[in-house]
Parts: sequence; structure tokens; C-alpha cells
Amino acid sequence: MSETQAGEYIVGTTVKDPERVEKRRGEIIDVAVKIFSEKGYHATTTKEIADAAGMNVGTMFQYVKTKQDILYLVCCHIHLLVEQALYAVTTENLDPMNGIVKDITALYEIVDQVSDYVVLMYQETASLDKEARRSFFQREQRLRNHLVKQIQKGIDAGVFKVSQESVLLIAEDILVQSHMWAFRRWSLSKEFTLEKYIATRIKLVETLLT
Amino acid sequence: MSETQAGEYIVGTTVKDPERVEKRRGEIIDVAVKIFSEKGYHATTTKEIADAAGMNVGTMFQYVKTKQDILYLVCCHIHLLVEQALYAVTTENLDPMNGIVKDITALYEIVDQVSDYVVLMYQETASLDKEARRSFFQREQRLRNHLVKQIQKGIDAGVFKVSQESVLLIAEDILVQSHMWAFRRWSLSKEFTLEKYIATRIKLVETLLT
Amino acid sequence: MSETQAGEYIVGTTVKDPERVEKRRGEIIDVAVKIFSEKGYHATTTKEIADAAGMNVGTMFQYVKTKQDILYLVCCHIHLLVEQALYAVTTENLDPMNGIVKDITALYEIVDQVSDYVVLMYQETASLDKEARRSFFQREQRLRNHLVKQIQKGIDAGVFKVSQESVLLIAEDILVQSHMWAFRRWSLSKEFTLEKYIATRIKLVETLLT
Amino acid sequence: MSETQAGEYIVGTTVKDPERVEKRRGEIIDVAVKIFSEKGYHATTTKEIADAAGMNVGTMFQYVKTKQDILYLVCCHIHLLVEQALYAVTTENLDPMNGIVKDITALYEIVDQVSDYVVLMYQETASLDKEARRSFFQREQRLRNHLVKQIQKGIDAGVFKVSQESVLLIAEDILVQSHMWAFRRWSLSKEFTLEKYIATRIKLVETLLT
DNA sequence: TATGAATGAGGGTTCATTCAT
DNA sequence: AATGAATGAACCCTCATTCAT
Repeated sequence: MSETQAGEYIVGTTVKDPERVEKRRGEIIDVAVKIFSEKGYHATTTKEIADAAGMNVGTMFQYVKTKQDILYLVCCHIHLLVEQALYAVTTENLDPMNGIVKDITALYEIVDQVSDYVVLMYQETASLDKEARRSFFQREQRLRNHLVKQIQKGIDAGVFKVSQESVLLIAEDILVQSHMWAFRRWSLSKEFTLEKYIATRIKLVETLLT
Repeated sequence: MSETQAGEYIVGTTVKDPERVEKRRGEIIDVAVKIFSEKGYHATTTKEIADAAGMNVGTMFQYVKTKQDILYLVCCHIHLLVEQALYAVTTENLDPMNGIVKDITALYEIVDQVSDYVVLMYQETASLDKEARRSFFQREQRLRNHLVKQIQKGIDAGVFKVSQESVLLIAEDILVQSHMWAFRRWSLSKEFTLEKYIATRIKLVETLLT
Repeated sequence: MSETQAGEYIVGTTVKDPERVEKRRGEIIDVAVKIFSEKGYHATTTKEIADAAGMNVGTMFQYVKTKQDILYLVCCHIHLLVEQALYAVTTENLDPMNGIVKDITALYEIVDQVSDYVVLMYQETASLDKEARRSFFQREQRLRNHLVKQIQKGIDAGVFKVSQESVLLIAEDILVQSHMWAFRRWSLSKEFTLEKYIATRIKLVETLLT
Repeated sequence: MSETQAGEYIVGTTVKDPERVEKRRGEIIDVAVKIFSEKGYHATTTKEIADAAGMNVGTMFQYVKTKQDILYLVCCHIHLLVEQALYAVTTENLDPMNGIVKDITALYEIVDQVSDYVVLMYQETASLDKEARRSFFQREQRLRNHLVKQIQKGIDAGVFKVSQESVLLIAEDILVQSHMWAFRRWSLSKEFTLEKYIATRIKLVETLLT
């Protein structure tokens, strides 16, 4: 019944101590995320990253096997930022509609905060190889499933009136529409502020769900 | 009142005969679109393109100034495929809802046909420089405005009941959701066929518009 | 008794009419001399020259066999400018010293006028192949011999008191010192105007010769 | 009072150990000087230099940023050869004329030894960009100033009778006339051996100075 | 574990020259 | 004689990765 066909992509290292790996990779990710989103993955040099991380190239390549690994770590990191922001909102005690509204708000706000990173994630995901990409998609799926569950709760509670097949699509839409705020900002920001965007979105989702 | 802030990005050439340029560029685009969508822009060599186009590298670079120019031509070409498919449907004599439905169907069907290219367009747009990207976005805007007009007609006819600010968003959504069928196919195709996707989308858009 | 060991280097052409060749080459030289002295021989493109000459590349290569031919023509042209300016002064009726002075003055003045070209000639002469270079050197020799004769006249007249072996060197010096005004202008112009340079030179040459 | 308008041109490197840089650059210069003077700067390939230096291209480009940097190093190296040969002669205890004679002899002898390199330096100096060229000229000026001082000593001692404005010109001449032995060897060697050239030059300079 | 010099294949682009029209 | 598109070898430089210290 598991939806994940395979294990997670594992980034190799020659370093034994897992804590050190975690810490060093954190340093790498922190700078890589910034440089990648400024110049793009391909235009960024491994040396550049190492320098910015205050680390030697050789050292960096002990915590990571390839440049692509860094991209994978970065993509996962960005995704985690979004995921954690979403999971941080408690919707337990709310009625379903308010729950969804809170989720959407949280989602769109975090995307707004890290929109450069979201754009990066969208564009450079293609530079991952099959394995890494699949593994990354699993994470994305996890997030969507969270939204599906939220909507399902509303249906089960008799509050949302929406066909089963629409549920999935609406969940996908909520997600993609948060990303849209990043990757179509060049178009949307001409007409919307974040607040107006969220408000309009919420109104539309209410129309759809009830 | 013009929405275009600047002229179109012009791809340079040293060849004087415009017809020849058109023809030769067509040959370049045809192969580049395929290779790019198979291997990605960065992984593709200019020589590879020239070879595939049955052309000398030097010759190719007379019709194009940089590798990026090829990408721009490719992106525009893909966009044009979508645009033309949309403009080909006649919705003149239809009632607004049927018009939108026909538009959506046409849009989603063409995206389905060229979905690899649409993904390419999404990902590699970032590799264009500012000028070229802006110029490309103008084209995208043109397409969205077409949808806006279609919706507006429905509103003016009193058939669609939707706030002014939602119009733009719905138009953007229709567009992005066509792209979604390409760039989230890995997720959507688990649950949807194209037909089911279109049908569900239409149902949702009917809910929204009426 | 001829000092030229071999014939002149001949620049090839496929065009029959010698007058047309002369005229067209004149057009080529006129622009090439300017572009070469602005950007240098290697940085200049044959197409650039053809364009500037209002000529097609193909056409140009009918009046010239290689790019180097253009350089050769240019070098000869520049040399001719200097030579003609020198030959234009009449020193027939002057006493030897005044003759030399007039020669020097003419020489230095023309070099001043075309100093960029002289620098070009000095630097790019090396880009000529053996044949062309030898041929060019013959022209240079011709000019030096003119000066040798002038000095000799002074010696024969009993006015100049200078050893036979010095004659040649002094002639070479007069020539090179005119070039110096071009190729060491970066140094000389800090202390000298053209007039002062000429005056000082004349004083020195008077010391040497008398 | 400083004659140097700006700092020295600095050749970039990514290698940290300065001693290694010195050593490796020495290896590069040694082969480049030879290849350049055989084939000319433009006709020489960076790979050719690296190969000849028993170095990887990539390695070479860690000690040098551009091909032009190699040319700059080469020009400076050649200039240094000349400079050091000149500074090596001790003229302290000699009377001014003998001092100058010793300087000239040393200068002309070293130029004779490295005449191919001197020609190279003359011709390719133009291929340096503004910065590098200016920096190179500073070195040249240093050398000339050394000669100026030597002459000045003679004037101060009352041995040389020569106007102030001539001093500079004579110093420049001594320098250029040493170079002449290289760049007009094709003409001079027909009539002079090095010894005869030096002897004649010395006689002329004596005439001028006393 | 950290350092940083070495590696070398490869990539985008240029340009003198030719040749069919 | 003029045109201008075609050719393709060649060039400078980069950069992910390794490995000896």
C-alpha cells in the first residue's frame, strides 16, 4: 500500500561521524541555496560554494559525492522549509474550512518568503538524475497527501461537497498555486499583493469546496 | 495602455535573406527542441544540434548568435504551438461556457501532445537572459489575455458570476493547469487520464464561474 | 650590383583589369590601415575590412589572396607615405647640412602625422611571411640609401667629417629616430613637442656630422 | 615627484603558495619565451605552451589568468634579462666616459645574446592590454633613467658637454640603439659585426658627449 | 579529516577562405 | 566581377573531481 516505490536517495560521504556530516552539510546547503538562487545551478561553481562555505573544495567533496548531490540537498532543504511551515500550523480544533484556510495561508506565506528558492527548486529539479528526482518527488507527494487528508476531513464531516476525483486535483492545485506565487510572480505581482492573492484564492477555494 | 514595455528580443543573424533565415532556423529549432527535451539545455552541445540539423557549426552560428538564442527560438516555438492550437478553436458562435470549455480542451490537448516541450519551456526559461526572458513573458501574457477576454465575455453576457479580481486568477489558473498536466504528470498520471483530467477540470471551472 | 636579392612580393588577384585592381585595392588599404591601427592586425576580421570598404568578402578576396596580403599592402602603403614625403623635399640646391636638416624635418613631420600607422608597421611586420617581409625590407633599404647618399654628398663636399662606417649608422639612426617619435611617443611626448624633438635631433646630428 | 602613475600589473593566480607560483611561472616563461619568439604570440597555442612546460593546460591556467598574462610575464622576463645585465656592470670607480662605454657594451652584448627575445618584446608589446602595457613601460622607463643618471654624472663632473634636453634623448637613443641591433639586424648585420657595431656606436657617442 | 594543486576532456564560438550562383 | 552562405578546424579557457600530503 506504500506509495513510495523505492528508498530515499542517499547522498554519499566518506566521513564517519554523522553529526559532523549533518553540521557540515548544513553549512554547504546554507550557502548553496543562496548562490544557486542568485546565479542558477549550472552557473555556480563547486569552488564558489566551498569558498562561500569557508571550506576547502576537497573537504566539501568528502561530505558530498557530486555537485548534483548539493542540488539534491538544496532542493530537499527548500522543500522542508515549506513542509515545516505547513506542518507548524495546528488545525486540529478548527472546523474544516478554517483549517484549509489556515493551511493555505501558511503555505502561501512561506512560499512568499522563500520564493526565490521555490523558483530554483522548480527549475533545477530537472538537473537531478532519475534516482534523486524520484526521491524528491516522494517528498512533494507527502506534502500533497497532507492536503488531501485535510480536504477529506471536511468531506467526511459533511462540510465539503466535492467529488472524490476532485479532491486530489484541488490538493494539487493548492500546492501548485502556492508555487505559482513564486514562479509567476512576474505576472501576478502586477495585480496582486500577497494578501490580496491569498484572499482571492481563499474565496475561490470556498466556492469550489462548498 | 500598451502592456509591452519593450520591443521583442531579436535573434541576430549574419544572413541577409530573411526567407533563408526562417527556413534554416526552422531546421535548427526542429532538432533542438527534441534534443533539449531529451537531455536538457545545458547537457546539449551546439555541435550536437548542428550535426542533427545536418548543418555545419559555423553555418548554424550564422543564423544565431549564441547557444542561448537557440533556446529562445525553441521556447518561442513551443509557445507558438500552444498559442496556435488555442487560437485555432472557433468559439465565436458558442455560448460563453461552451467557449471556455472548448478553449480548455484545446489547450490541455495540445499540452498533452507536446508535454515534454512544455516541461522544457518551464525549466529552461531561467537560462535565458533578462532581455530574452522578458520578451518570452510578453508572449505568455498575450495568451493569458486571450483567456481573460473569453471569461470577460461570459461576465458581460451575464452568464459568469465571478468577481473582477478573480478573472485574472482564473485565466492564469487555466493556463498553469494546462502546464501542470505536463510538469506534474509524474503525479497526475497516477490518477488521471487526459480525458478524465479535462473533464474534472471543466467541472471545477464550471463551479467557479457560475 | 643590385642590392635586391629577389623580386618584389606580388599580391595575387583573379581580376584582369589592372586599373580596377589598383582602384579596389586602394579602397581596401584605406580602410584597413585605419582598422589595423585601431585594433591591430590579428584583432581585425577580413569581413570587417570588407564591410568598411563597402565591399563583399568574396569580392575582396578576388583582389587579394590572403589576409596577410592586405597587411603587406598596408605596410607598403604606409611606407610609401613616408617615402614620398621624404622625396618631395628638394635639397638639390642646398648646402649638405641644410639638405639633411630639411630631410630630417620632412621625415619627422610625416611620421608625426601618421604615427599610428608607423607603429602598426613596426609591430605587424612580423606577421608577414618571409617573402613578404623580405620584400618590405627592400623598400626600407631604399629609403635608407637615400639618406646615405645625402650624407655622402656632404662628405664628398668636404662639409661632413665622419668615418665611412658611421655613415650607414647615422642614416639608419635618422630613420629609426623618426620611427621612435612614433613608437616611443609614450615616453618622448612627456618631454618633447615635435618641434623641440626635431630641433634637438638636428643639433645632435650637427654635432655628429661636423 | 613619482613618475609611476599606477601600481604594477598583477598576474592573477589561484595557487596560494607564492614560492610554487614563482617556480611554476618560471617553467612557463622559459618555454613560452622560446615558442613565442619562434612562432609569434598569436600563432602559439596555450596548449602548446603547457605541453612544452610539461604541464597540464588546466594547471597552467592556475598560475596565469589569460594567455596575455603569459605574454606579460615573458616581456617582463626579457626586460629583466637586459636590466640585470646592465645593472651587473660596476661603473662606480670609472670616469664617466668609461662608465658609459661599459654600460653600452654590456647593453649591446646582452641584446645580442637575446636578440630574438628583444624583437619579440618589441612586436608583441602591442598585444598587451592597456594596464599591462603601462606597467611594462614603467620598467622600460626605469632602465632609461639609469642611463640618464650615468650621463648626468658625467655632466656634473664637467666631462660631458651636452645640453640638458639632449641628455634624455641620448639616453633613449642608447637604449633604442641596443634594440636596433635586434630589430634591424637584417639590415645592420650586412655591414657590422657586434664588435664593430659597438665600436662605431661608442665613437659616435663620444662625439656627442664631449 | 583537511588541504589545495593537478587533471584533461570538453564547450561555445570565431573566422579566413571557398564556391556556387 | 560580385555576392554571401557554407565550411570546419582550431582556440582559449573552465571546472567537477581526485589524490598526495
